[in-house]
Amino acid sequence: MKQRCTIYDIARKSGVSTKTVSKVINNKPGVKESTRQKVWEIIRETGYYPHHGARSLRGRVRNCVGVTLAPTLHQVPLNEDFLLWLFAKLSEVFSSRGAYITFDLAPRSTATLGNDYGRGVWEQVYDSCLVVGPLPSDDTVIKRIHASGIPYLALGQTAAFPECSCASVDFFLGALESTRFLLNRGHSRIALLTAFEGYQAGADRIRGYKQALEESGIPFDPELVVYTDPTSKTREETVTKLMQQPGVTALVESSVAEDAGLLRSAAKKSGHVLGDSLECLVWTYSKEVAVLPEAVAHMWLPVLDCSVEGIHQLAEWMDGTREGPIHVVHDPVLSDAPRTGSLPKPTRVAELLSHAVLREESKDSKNTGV
Amino acid sequence: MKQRCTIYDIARKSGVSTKTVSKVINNKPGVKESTRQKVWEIIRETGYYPHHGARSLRGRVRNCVGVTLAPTLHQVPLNEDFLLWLFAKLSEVFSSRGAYITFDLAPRSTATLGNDYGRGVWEQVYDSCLVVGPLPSDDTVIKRIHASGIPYLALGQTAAFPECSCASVDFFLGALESTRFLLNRGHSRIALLTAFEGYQAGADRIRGYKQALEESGIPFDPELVVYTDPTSKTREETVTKLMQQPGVTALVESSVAEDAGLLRSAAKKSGHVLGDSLECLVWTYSKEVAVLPEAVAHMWLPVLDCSVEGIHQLAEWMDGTREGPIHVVHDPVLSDAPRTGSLPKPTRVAELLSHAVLREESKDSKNTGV
DNA sequence: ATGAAAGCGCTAACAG
DNA sequence: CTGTTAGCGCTTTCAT
Repeated sequence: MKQRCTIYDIARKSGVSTKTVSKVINNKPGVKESTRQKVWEIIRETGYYPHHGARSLRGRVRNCVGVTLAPTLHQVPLNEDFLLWLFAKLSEVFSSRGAYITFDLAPRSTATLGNDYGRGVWEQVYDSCLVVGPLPSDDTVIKRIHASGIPYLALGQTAAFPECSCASVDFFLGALESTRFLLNRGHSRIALLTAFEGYQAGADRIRGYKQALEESGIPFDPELVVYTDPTSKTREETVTKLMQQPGVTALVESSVAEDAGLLRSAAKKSGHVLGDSLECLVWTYSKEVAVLPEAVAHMWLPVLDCSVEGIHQLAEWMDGTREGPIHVVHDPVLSDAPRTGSLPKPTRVAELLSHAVLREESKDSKNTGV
Repeated sequence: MKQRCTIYDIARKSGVSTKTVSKVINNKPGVKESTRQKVWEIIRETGYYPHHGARSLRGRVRNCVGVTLAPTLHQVPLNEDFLLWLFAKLSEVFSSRGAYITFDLAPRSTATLGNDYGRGVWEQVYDSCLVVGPLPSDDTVIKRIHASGIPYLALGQTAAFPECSCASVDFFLGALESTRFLLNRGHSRIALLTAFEGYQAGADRIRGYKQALEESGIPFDPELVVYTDPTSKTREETVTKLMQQPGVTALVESSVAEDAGLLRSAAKKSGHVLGDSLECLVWTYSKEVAVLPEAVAHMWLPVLDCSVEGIHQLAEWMDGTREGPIHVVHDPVLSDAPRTGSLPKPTRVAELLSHAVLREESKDSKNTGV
């Protein structure tokens, strides 16, 4: 392993000082053009590269975005299409400006030995940070990231900490409107199938559901609310049980599992007919798409739109073009006219990439199913 | 933004020297147990984290794997399933030991301003590196990475540099055996549909094809070899044209596009009947699966197996459990009994993680409505 | 078992 | 416009 070439070597070979070399590397003014050229030439010849760690030690460098997961992949599995989409999007926005993208998927704190998704911020591995996944209800890390002053964005709402920089759909409103819709259709025993137990995104749904009931003077029955993990093996059983609750005539499927087959199967087992003895309102990540055509309505969560907008703003915050924190909160959209059509098939990453690039004008994202 | 807490603060508060704190952090011997405990306590209280850059400046830290692409995503698009799979695998192997995974997807060299996928190695951003994608035929970067001495692995063969640490399928052998197989069936005008123009993986295929012809004393006809990009819009046209070459009775589909529909459509347009006037041998990434049931044989490229083996060895190399370089080269497997069955559908990332085996489900999308 | 001091490669003040 | 110098936070000799 050959000896590393440093800024001193470049300075010596160029016959200038290290400061001048530094200026050249960082494209800063105050260097004669001829000097600049000569230094670049030496750099090219030598194959010199500035040491990333040394740079980060002095000033803050702006070429590394961290991506960290509030829950671990095992706790709240990311939808694979979303992961691909995110990957393509990050690549488009950040890689194209030469930034490294660092994933911290199973962060383990040195100090606490627990799950500390802020690790990369404390260690100053990255100078900008994207927090993916729902935040735990009792989260404290995000506040410390906020306090650190680095550009960051949480993809998920943080009701507990409103100053937080986030891009998210308003799940509270989603549940509120979903429940109201079914109440207006005359239902009073409405089941709620939800997800993200222990996370704010889960709690928000229940708050919305409860508020809608309260408005109608209907008492809350905890038996009608059930959490379910998308990867759970006992999922069908759980849904069946929920549908079997006495007197239930409607269901809000807010777990966003987008699994029509399972709903049908559970309905059958629980003695219901979808759209008849049991009216469903199904949440979906895709626009204008019927996850379950028998459903009386669909609630579209524009998660991708929020994420895109947030990610672009994060990039601008990094660039200094804009100040933080970021607040992108979109309302979910209720469509009560059942539509036909299947979920969009994810396209190849390259297509996502070129599509995203070509898409500057039309914001329509038909190739990016969540 | 509050002032950063440094090792000095910890030393002062603990009433010890910085060296002692350093030893504690790095779990090195030479510290009294009671001292160790006290220092840990202060660290926990303070929320201290060692600065990543500062550490990398002195000794080499071993907690960051780089993933870099030899071609850019635009040049040679990664199969999305492979990307997901890789992500899950890296997460399983590296994240689980607390490592950061840094992607450099569009590396731009400071010095050359060209595509320099070794950037992260020169800048010492990561201390171990996975090079994904076929290497350009005229690649020089991999040799410099090799010379740098860091643990690395190229997922792809490097005929031009045999010492290179790599995990790959032998594409030369694949093409050789594929062509031999069709020659043995009496064909003499065999078309080759290939991919990765300008990359070693592409050149290897042609070498194998040529050698098989040579063995049979059949002259090479350049008109019978065509490169095609999986995302190309004119792909079908290209394939049709190839099939229309006069006298062609067989085709080796080694582009691994796994697109049966396109082959059928092109055959129709070119006036062929697959399996009759035109015998196909189709390359596939999946085992025991018929991409095209009409094909006379399939050639399975055990890319995933190689990658897994290589990645595990890379992890061991990082740990110091094993020395580099890594050499994992598997032979492709010819199966001439056409099988039924559709392409496997990728499962959710979380499942990939827990099972570490990904392909099980059938292609039928159970999520589609209607 | 611990402390003092040097220095990793770089950037930012401060001079010239 | 350019050079000198002093650290950034850490690890590592070399003393003690």
